[in-house]
Amino acid sequence: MIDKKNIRIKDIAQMAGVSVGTVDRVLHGRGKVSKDAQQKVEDVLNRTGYKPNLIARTLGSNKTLKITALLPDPAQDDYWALAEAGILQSIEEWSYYDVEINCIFFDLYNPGSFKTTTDVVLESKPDGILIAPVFHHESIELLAQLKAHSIPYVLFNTNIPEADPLCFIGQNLVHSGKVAGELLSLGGGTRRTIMSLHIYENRDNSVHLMAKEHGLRQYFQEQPYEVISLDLSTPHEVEDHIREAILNPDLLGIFVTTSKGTYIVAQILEKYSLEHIRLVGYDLLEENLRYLKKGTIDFLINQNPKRMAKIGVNHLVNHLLFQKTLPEKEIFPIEIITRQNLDSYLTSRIH
Amino acid sequence: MIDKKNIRIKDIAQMAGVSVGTVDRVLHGRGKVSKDAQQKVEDVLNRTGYKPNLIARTLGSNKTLKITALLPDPAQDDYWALAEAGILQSIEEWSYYDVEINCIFFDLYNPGSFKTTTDVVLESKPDGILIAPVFHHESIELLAQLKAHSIPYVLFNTNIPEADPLCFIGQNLVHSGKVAGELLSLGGGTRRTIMSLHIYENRDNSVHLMAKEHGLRQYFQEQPYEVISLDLSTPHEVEDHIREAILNPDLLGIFVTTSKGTYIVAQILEKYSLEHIRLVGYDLLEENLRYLKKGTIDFLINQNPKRMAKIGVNHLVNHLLFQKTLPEKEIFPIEIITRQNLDSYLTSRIH
DNA sequence: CTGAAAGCGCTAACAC
DNA sequence: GTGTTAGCGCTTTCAG
Repeated sequence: MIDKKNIRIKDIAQMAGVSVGTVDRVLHGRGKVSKDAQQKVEDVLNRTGYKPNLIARTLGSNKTLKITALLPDPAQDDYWALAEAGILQSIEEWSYYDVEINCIFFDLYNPGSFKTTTDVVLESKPDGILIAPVFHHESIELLAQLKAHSIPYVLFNTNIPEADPLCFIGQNLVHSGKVAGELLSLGGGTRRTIMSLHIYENRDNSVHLMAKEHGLRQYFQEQPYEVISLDLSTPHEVEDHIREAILNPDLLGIFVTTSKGTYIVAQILEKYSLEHIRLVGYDLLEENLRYLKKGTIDFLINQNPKRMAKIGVNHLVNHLLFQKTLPEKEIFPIEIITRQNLDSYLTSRIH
Repeated sequence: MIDKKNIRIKDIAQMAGVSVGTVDRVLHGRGKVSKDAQQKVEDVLNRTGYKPNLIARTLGSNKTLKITALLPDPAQDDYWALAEAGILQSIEEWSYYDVEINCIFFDLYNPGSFKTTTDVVLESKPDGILIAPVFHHESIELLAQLKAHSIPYVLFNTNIPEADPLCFIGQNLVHSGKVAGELLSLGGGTRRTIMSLHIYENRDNSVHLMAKEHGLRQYFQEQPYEVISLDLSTPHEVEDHIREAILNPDLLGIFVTTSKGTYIVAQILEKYSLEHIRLVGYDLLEENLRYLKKGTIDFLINQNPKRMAKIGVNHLVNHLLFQKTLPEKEIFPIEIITRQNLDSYLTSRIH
């Protein structure tokens, strides 16, 4: 290694004929600088293209960062277990830095529990927070509170249009619906009916299911396909409707808008030996993987909750600790998982 | 933010009844420590689970890291232009740290040029080096030299089994060949002939083309398909063979093992209006994207040279600057790109 | 073999 | 408004 020779605050102070204190003040806009000094320093800054040493800055400011992540209880749903795994991974990653990362879980089936956590969050006084705002209404309240306390937040998985996060991390759901359409119709054949199923979650409550469905329909627009959508909220309903639907010899495939719903439908297709019906769903849950390997599920679209969560806290740390600027949105690619490329996704550490 | 209260070197020095200097010596095994002191310090270290502050360590040691990347001239091939883009991105990313990243290019079509760069590399005395070892024989020589000078290296894109890198970054090519097979046969139909083309690069020289082909054949093993492989080394040859092959009404699809070859074949399919023949190739080159959008190319497998290169230098920096331990291999997932999910990959910043 | 002390580049408290 | 200075936690001389 060679000796460093980057330009330091000291250098620019000297060049501008002021002290390091003054330079620091203009660098951070902490006010209390004369127009004259301000000007001189800014000139030198621009002229030299000064870049602060982030390492030194972090050490000098001597803070420990508190970050909390707010998401549904991983024990209730494998999808959220994946998200938690991502957070655990980034806790590991930052363990050598002064950052403290905590998780708070709420009940996925009880919006009220989300409200309860608000107090817990606020009282822990985090420097930043990562939120999966699955309950629209309740989230808006929380975000308002955060704003009042000026606690910055990153949103992931679900977007809240009226929010003002440091960054939103997620997929474009309309696009993912389109991709589903493409996968369903791949390779042609003559059948022309598509079913779109919303399992155990009502479409009207969930903007995100609507978005996926919208994408699907958009894909089939101007194509001679018929798309039938159903909300199925009980196991019986699911089974009955599918049993009925398959009487239609024109049924090409089924699109399931939720990760959990995917294997529920797969179970039924398997039960009635309907492997010829194409099935497209979401995410690498254990159960889904089983059916993908067997061929009951043809394609999975990976929303990558693990990496979303991980990047969420990483972004927060990079911004709060190293003052990196974040993109307004971090939109994940729509990953297509098949029997053959599945392993490569499971094995890959970078995912 | 709250005040930090992590355990410091000073603390453990105090607890062990020695000075910080001694603690530092045992921490880094720089010798010159009595058995007694060594013991005491180690005890305290274990007892407290001390984790050094990496920020302070980096600042204190006051080194600037020199990293060089060695890859084919980006001007010669769009694939390598993507790799270069990844390196530029990480140069940007590390610009606030004391790391200096340089690129050295060699001639993709001239193994001799690779040897020439060896001297350039060595004389720049880098702390670590990222290499795309496309020429097997010449690479082995270079790696031996690096070993002699004890310069650590990360390999990407192409693996050299007999090498001993900090980390190898790449895809599993046999798997990617299998995925290609799956994509070619998706959706059935009755045609049963597959062509596997090696364009402008001889199979015998390129272990990696062989690996892809091997995967393809493995996929079709025990299935009633016929796989025909051809090495085509001139434009005329390419056109003639394809024109001939398509007389076969049983031809289902074509697999092209190189990124450049993909759009070359697409051009010809388009010329003869053979859009019904499925085409699977590699990588998001501009030209490939055009044909993917038009539907001439059906699927692209993304090897992600950009992210490979970027992660390559990031790994090097993390290891050399922050002493993070690297995985032996960083195997990338095999990404399937279609018309519908293409945009999401192009837009995504995290890719 | 060991300890003391200077210094890495930056922040922030404190005088003036 | 401005300059000075004491840290931040670690590395690295340099005496002893």
